[in-house]
Amino acid sequence: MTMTTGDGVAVEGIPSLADTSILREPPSTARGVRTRAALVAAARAVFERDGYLEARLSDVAAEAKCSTGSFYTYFASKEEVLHAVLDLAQSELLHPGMPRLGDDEASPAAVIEASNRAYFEAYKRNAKLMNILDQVAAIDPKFRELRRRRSRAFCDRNARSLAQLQERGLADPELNPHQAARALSGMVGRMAYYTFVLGEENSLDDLVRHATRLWVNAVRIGSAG
Amino acid sequence: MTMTTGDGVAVEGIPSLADTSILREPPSTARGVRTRAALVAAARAVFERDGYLEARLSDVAAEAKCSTGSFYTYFASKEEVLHAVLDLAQSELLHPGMPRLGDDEASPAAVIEASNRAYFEAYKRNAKLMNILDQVAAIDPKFRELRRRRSRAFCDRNARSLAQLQERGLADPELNPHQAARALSGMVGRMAYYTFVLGEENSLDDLVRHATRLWVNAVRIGSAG
Amino acid sequence: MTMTTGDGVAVEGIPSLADTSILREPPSTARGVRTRAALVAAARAVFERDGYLEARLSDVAAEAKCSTGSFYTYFASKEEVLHAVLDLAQSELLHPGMPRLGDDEASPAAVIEASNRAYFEAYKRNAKLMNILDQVAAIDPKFRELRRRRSRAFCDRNARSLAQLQERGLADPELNPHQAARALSGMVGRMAYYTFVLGEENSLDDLVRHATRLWVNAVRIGSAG
Amino acid sequence: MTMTTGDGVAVEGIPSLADTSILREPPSTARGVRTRAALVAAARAVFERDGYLEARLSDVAAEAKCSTGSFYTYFASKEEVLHAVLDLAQSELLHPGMPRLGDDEASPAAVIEASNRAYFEAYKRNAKLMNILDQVAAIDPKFRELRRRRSRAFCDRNARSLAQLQERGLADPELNPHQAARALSGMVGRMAYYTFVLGEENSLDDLVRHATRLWVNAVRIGSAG
DNA sequence: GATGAATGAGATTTCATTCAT
DNA sequence: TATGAATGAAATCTCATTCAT
Repeated sequence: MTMTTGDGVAVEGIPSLADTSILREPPSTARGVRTRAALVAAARAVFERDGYLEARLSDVAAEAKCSTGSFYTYFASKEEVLHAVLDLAQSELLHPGMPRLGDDEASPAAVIEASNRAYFEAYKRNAKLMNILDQVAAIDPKFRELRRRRSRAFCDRNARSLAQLQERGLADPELNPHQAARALSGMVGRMAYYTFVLGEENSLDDLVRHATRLWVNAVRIGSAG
Repeated sequence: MTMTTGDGVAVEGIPSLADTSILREPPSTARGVRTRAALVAAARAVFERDGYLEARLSDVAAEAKCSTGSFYTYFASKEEVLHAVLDLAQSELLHPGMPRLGDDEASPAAVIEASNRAYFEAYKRNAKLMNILDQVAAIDPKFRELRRRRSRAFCDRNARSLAQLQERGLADPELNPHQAARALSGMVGRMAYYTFVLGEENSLDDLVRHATRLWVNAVRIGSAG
Repeated sequence: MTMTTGDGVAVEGIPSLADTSILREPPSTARGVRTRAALVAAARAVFERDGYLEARLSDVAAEAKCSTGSFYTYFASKEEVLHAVLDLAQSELLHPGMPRLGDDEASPAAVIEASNRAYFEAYKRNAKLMNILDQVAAIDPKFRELRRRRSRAFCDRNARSLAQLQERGLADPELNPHQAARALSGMVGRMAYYTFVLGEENSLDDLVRHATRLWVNAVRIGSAG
Repeated sequence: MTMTTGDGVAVEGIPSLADTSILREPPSTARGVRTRAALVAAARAVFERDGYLEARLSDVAAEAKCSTGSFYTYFASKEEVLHAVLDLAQSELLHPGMPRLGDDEASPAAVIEASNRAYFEAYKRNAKLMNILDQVAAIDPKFRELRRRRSRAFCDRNARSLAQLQERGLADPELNPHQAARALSGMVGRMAYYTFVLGEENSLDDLVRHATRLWVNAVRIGSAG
């Protein structure tokens, strides 16, 4: 059993964010690869420092130690470099290790806990970027939709797990699995937001413990009867 | 018992949003009052139509059928009208009626349900404005802080209710009341967001039913033992 | 003998500055007189505080405790109220007492000294207003011309005095009386400016002593031969 | 012996006016250098034509045949171009040649005369710009201070010359060298102002002759005893 | 590929002046 | 007269994007 959470960081097997169309060709020379990478890293840094809206492309270029003209060799717009930043962040997030527990090896609660922990850790590492994502999602429906698609993938998986538990009489049968999955993912996402973006002080362990217990309680795992 | 939810609409007894000191003096003539009101209404309409960032002050003035100069008679900036818009919306939201159940008249679950219903209804009526609030909260720490202060008021109340239930052995004693209250408020807020901002289709009744059931389950009301 | 100096404060018998045309009629009621006076005083205060250019008419009205509308009952423009301010200041300056020495009662040097002292004292009392006058003179040719006309009156008088001295063999015959008078008036005006506007520290006595000695030396009073 | 005069044109060895720190970087290409130079020239022309306050940046850009955007590539504000204009004018003024007479080659009077002539000639060539400088000095304390610093350099030099003459018994010992130097510089500056800004008609020769004679007389050069 | 100068549309803001009450 | 709201023209400044070298 796998159960994932939240707004859609810490993913696996999710298609690239940048479905969006007409990308510049990938650079063909080693120098080009380096410049592009420098620009993506610079963009992330500048976005996190100044916010997406405030960030000036000229600052991104300066941070990457190249000219503004060069920026357009690799990206068609600010939006596009943000896509690249998010893509890169995503691939970084994959490695740290989503729990890969076999379905029968672990109790549902243990899976949920591991999942939540992974999520919070990833969120913590990328809190500023998550805030950037919030910014663009709040502004641009394209990014809102993108985020929604990504969340859906998790929620579907979680919903399936929940449905299985219900079938086995191990979870509250009154709940619509999709509704519940979405609601609880939202809950965990919000907990992370309060802590790592708004800066409320919670220990990671406490966060994980509460997220897990509330989740387990909410779907009545084990006490479904 | 009272239990409120979410990101901070549907409030009562909450201080005005507009802490921002140096406000223009309120108009002293009836005509002035009318113009100001027209500008606030126009600002809300334009913000909701175009988004906060895209909204041009000249459009707000045009919508209010007055000159851009008149705008500055009443507001110093776009930010300041937004404060006025939020203040007005808040006072509208107060009336629809937060449940005022006497502590012993209703079961905890019934209170939570009424609370959630009121919240969702208010959110639905103000969905576009909530999205505007998201936009500015994502961008401007001042508004982020403002929203946080407002949420805190609810969460504190909910946390107190929960603590009382725990003391009477009617709720999961393992939960920190504040953590739980915040998490569950976040959950309900997210459910509203998914439905009314992102546009996922859920009936209001279903929304209320799930929010309530998940909440009740999560804190183990009634089955705490 | 009379000898006056400078850029044109401390005058006597000089026609009003406000030759400029279409003035509003003087107020006919006692209340009107009071309001007008309040506005003139307020204008001077605001001009001195904020500078002529920065001064807002709304601030002037506020300072005078009346509405902006009322301002236009008495003055057609900012420029016009400045004229009124200057007129009033001039009439104040007349009283403090320009030296009225009979031509033969005092030595030329004594007259010059008294004259210089009166000038510096007047300048000191009105330093901020003098700066305002500088501002508008630098900007508006009308005020430049006005100031020039006023200076000319002094210079002519001084030039006549000088010519008389020359005729009596008591001053440098090489000097053109007008050139010399203008130059020396300018010198004294500049000394006042350095001290009271730029803020260089000089005692009034020292200022008077130097102005007088330089002037007397320059035209070779007494040592003309 | 060197003796210089006035409000601070015609200088040598004076530090650049543009102390104002955060300047845009100088252009790195020839094209950039050309554009910047065109803008400075255009600014001077427009300032002189319309006055500093009336001058619109868009006119400056138009005059330089570039877009307003380009203006901001090189200057952050109107104030900053003005600094550039003044800097450039200053460097032009340096070359025409301040008299460089060896101390013993010329009589004090001859040095003063050459000095005055150079000053008047420079002033005449730059009369309109001097008026601009008056405008900003009257308005903006920063420029007032800047001008004062520049004048001080001359005055100090003149004061030193005068002190030497006094020591050698060749000038009026009653005068404070600094007071006298400042006063006489002011006198010459004013003579130039009357003539070249206000437009009073004086021949250059007459101007030089009077300035020199009044100065020489005033400090009693030669007849100090 | 890289550079960096050039572009220019357009929103915000100010405030002297007018005008309806 | 007094009031104070309404007006609106106009100028600054920004920065993503293009383009000539």
